[in-house]
Amino acid sequence: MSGMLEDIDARIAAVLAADGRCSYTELADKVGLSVSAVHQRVRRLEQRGVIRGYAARIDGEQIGLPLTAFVSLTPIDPAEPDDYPQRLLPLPQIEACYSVAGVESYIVKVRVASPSALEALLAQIRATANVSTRTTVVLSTPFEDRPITVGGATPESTTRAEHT
Amino acid sequence: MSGMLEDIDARIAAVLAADGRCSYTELADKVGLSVSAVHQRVRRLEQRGVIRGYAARIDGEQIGLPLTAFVSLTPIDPAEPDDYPQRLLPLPQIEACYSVAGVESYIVKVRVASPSALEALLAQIRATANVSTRTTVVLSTPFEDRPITVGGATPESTTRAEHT
DNA sequence: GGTGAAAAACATAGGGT
DNA sequence: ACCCTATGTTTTTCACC
Repeated sequence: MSGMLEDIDARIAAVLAADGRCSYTELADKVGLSVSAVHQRVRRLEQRGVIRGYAARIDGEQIGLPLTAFVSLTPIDPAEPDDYPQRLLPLPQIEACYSVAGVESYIVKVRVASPSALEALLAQIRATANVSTRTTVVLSTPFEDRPITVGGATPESTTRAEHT
Repeated sequence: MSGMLEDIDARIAAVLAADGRCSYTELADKVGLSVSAVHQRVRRLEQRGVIRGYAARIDGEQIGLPLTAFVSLTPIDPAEPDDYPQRLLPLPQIEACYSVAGVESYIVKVRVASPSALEALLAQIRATANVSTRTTVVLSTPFEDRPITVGGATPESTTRAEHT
């Protein structure tokens, strides 16, 4: 296989998924390589697009965006070109856009300040994308953005042995 | 108001949401404060829980988890205590869990290696949580995890002026 | 809150195995 | 591919405003 991920790369990815600001020193310690070897691998992972970037996880409730919702989109005119994601991209309240199998075509995840802001956003979505919408309001988020687990590689699998 | 976010903290959060590995030096430059002032503010944001942590964004397709789905959960026994999130927590394939308003009670987002892995996971979810499930398979993800925009504060709003 | 400077830790590049 | 060493940067703490 060509695109498969080596075990050690999987562990690096798992560690960084759990702690994006982990230092190369600590990372090296955790996966059992030297700092430079780890650094090299991380750069390759970034280059290959396995690591797409780094982000701080922000608590939406504390920054004035307490209302999250999932909005399912159904095209009104089936003859239209399918460029919905592009049309939705300019709306910054839309955090994610998924093309899905099912009665509806897309699901987007949105974050807004209030019910009236959601109302306004839905109107914008319908207008800019020419779709009908079905909205599911999130009441609470027990957990979110959990670090990936790839092939049994959890962040705390290995600790480097001393080599003195 | 007590919990409201200052403008400069909002900008810090926005920058770190867009680039979680941004150095304090660069951050200080972008928001127009000294390195130590920014560092102090970031620590306070972390402490207050505004910044919940940092994560590398991993491309699921490249690490052997190409299949994403949203699974809606409906409790079978309405008399049961509502501890579904706790019961789902041990399943690492579940990346997020939302309590929602609507016909169903929860929506969880899952990542798996294959259709058969999805089938197995759904069986596990039904068994451990005593729910019925409705699954929407993600065909593609035009965009995801876009950095937050809080009160007009985008990462590239301000650059520090030289003070020589 | 904010600043600036010093010490410690870290990132990064080069050369060797 | 990996390790080690050397250099420049960044983080972190601290005394002061």
